[in-house]
Amino acid sequence: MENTKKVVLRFAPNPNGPMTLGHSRGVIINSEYAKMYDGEVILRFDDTDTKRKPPEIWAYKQIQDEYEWLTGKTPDRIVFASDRMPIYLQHAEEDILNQNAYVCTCSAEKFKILRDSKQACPCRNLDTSENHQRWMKMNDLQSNWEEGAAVVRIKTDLDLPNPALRDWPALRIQTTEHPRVGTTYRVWPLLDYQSAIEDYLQGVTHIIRGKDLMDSTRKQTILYDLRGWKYPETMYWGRVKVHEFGGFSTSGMKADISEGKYSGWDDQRLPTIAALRRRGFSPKALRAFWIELGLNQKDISVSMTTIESHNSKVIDKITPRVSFIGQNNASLTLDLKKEWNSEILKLPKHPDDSEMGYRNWPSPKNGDIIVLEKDDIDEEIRLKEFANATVKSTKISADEFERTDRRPIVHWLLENHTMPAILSTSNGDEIVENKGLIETGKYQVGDIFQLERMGFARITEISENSEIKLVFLHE
RNA sequence: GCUGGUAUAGUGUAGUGGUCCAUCAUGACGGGUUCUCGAUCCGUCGACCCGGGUUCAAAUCCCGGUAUCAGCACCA
Repeated sequence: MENTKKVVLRFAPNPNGPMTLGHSRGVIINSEYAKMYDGEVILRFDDTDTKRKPPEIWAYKQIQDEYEWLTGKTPDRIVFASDRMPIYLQHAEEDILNQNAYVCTCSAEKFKILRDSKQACPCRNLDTSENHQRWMKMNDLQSNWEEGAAVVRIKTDLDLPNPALRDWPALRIQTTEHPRVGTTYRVWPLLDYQSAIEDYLQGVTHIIRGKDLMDSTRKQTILYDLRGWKYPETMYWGRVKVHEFGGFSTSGMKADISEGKYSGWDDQRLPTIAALRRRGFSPKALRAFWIELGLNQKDISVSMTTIESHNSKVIDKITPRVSFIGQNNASLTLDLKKEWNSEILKLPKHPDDSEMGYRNWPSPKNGDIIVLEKDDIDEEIRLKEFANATVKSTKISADEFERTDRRPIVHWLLENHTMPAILSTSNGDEIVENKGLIETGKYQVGDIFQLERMGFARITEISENSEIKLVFLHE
């Protein structure tokens, strides 16, 4: 990054839904650069399309919340594009009056043909007052110009080698109601125009964006040149795919959710920040992940296991252990050959950190019911942190508390010290619910545990009959 | 089709002309430790897209090819 004197960055999502994992790259890269250069980050809501990407009023709030969760701080500034409409329209009028722009009434199809052959459309050469009249007509709420009837174009060199840049559209008519400002405005700027003007007004010094917006930079640079402004330094990142999810399409997910394919934006199968958060990912892990990927223009495809590995590093040493036995279990009657000389059985909350304390189970007694995973049952097993045991049909006899041999260690439960629990795991697009038992304890929604020999999970709900609902995080 | 971007181990990443028989992480495999299939420690495996050129010297610069991604929307 050059020119690092006073760095102003921005992250500009469309509030047509909450953040996806993809957005978190923008949040984290921008905020990390700001941290590095002691700069600021603007959170800007680019909510100027009411039709194809209708803004969701709740998403504004949620995005702010997710921004804070990801970075650990609030944005330095928040801008709503829809609040700034008068300013954009005023700039557009200036551009029309200065002949930087003109109002075009050609159809999109007709214009494309002309553009591809480097031909000027008839509207391009209209005089300024005619253009201004057309501009007024576009803005007139009573006008008979409907959506698509007219568009404001920025005048460029028609010989530009890249056809995408020739006389690019800057504003259009849009009559769909906006959730924040209703039908106050009829003419709305397109991203390339709105973003260009706003970046200048906010004093943005560096733009970090996906490389799919490279042509946007080129279009906006033309406008900046016309206005005698200096375009910010721009950097790009390449496309990211996650093996397990593919791309991150907000509109696609929105459709799937409304069809009932997913339970909501925080459905554990979705690559949204809400889902990751609900499952128990740490924002630190997400930051480490994106920082490791860095800022480059390569198109990459990463695996969730990379993020999970970062997450384990963050949470493993602070996450208490707990025993869970799934629905495929077996109950065995305990035959205790020796008495356990204590009122309680103390199990460490964390094997490597005694300061975390202990889980106190009632001391097992003769005739107690021991619950095990069926698959773990073998003739000779070790009940973890308790005793060597021998299984014969429905009886389990424990004769030695010390660990004396290498027999397999299994996790287990004392039936009289359990609570019902459901562990929800996703397997591809399928959700598998495992109805089992968890050891009795004081649980709260949001707690993250490592289920012994299974992996991490987070409590999402505790129902009235104290059934604990858990969602699986990762191994 | 036109325009532009990218190309280092399975996956990511460092490396901007010599110090690179190429860094680190993750992964896989093997082993130590541990009363978890967790954590931790040690070891092993594995890469500069292809072809030309410039240069005493190229992963690094240039050209061509190939692959791949993107833009060519009155979306963001």
